[in-house]
Amino acid sequence: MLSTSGLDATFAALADPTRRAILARLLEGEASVLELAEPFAMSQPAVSKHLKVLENAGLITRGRDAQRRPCRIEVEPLSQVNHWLDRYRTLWEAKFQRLDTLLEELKDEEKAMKAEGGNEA
Amino acid sequence: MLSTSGLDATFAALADPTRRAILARLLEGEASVLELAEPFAMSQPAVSKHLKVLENAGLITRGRDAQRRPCRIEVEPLSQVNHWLDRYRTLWEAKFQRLDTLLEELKDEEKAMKAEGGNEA
DNA sequence: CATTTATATAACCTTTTAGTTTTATAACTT
DNA sequence: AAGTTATAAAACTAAAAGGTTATATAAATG
Repeated sequence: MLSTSGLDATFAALADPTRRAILARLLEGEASVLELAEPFAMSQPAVSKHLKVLENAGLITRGRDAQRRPCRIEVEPLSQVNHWLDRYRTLWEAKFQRLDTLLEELKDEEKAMKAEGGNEA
Repeated sequence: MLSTSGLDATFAALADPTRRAILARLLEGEASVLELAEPFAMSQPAVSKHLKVLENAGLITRGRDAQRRPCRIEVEPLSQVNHWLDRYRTLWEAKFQRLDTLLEELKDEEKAMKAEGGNEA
């Protein structure tokens, strides 16, 4: 594991669909290991391992409720991903801007065409 | 590699610091493989492999300029990561909101303290 | 056409990842 | 104290990741 920057661990943890599904589930509230394991066609230890990966990345923390170890989502690493994305944000905003402009132009063209057609009929 | 959802490939690609550094470099404009390799203490084939991972994730595309294969950043996968984050965005916004409130309260307390001290002197 | 320059591919090695089954631990229940 | 429930740890396996060196390809240049 040995992750240099926290982002290494965070992105690696998020690269697995099982782990992303677990995070999505935790958005609805705390859940035990068995509850989290239920939707998946894999053994309980496998899920425990996924949870450890998420925990090591700081994406979840675990409490104690009798035998259960309820997991809860932690937001900090996700916030860091969001912050990392900032550098690139202008890129897709520019793209959407260009797309908007293009659509605007198409609409204008269509309008012009209709007007022309109407006159000629 | 074999990535189900595009996010699998994207997050996996972003999990490596070398690859994130390459993307950051490409933010300044197109670059050849050798130019991209230059800052790193690793062989040219190693960098070529990283580029292939980025390319497979759709994070870069490559053109042709004589022998050079200039790489350029592609924004779509990053935009998808941003979109994926939307689900979680409220979480850290709520956290920052709580922090703001707390700081506000602290400031008020401080003000009250000063006022009290002034009256008693 | 031989050489150089830029990049990709092949073959290999080591470490990590993601899963398995089996076993241990921890806490509650009877 | 014995049994049950929830979770973790151990030992193993197969595949993938990330690197290496050596070699091949593609395009320009002398």
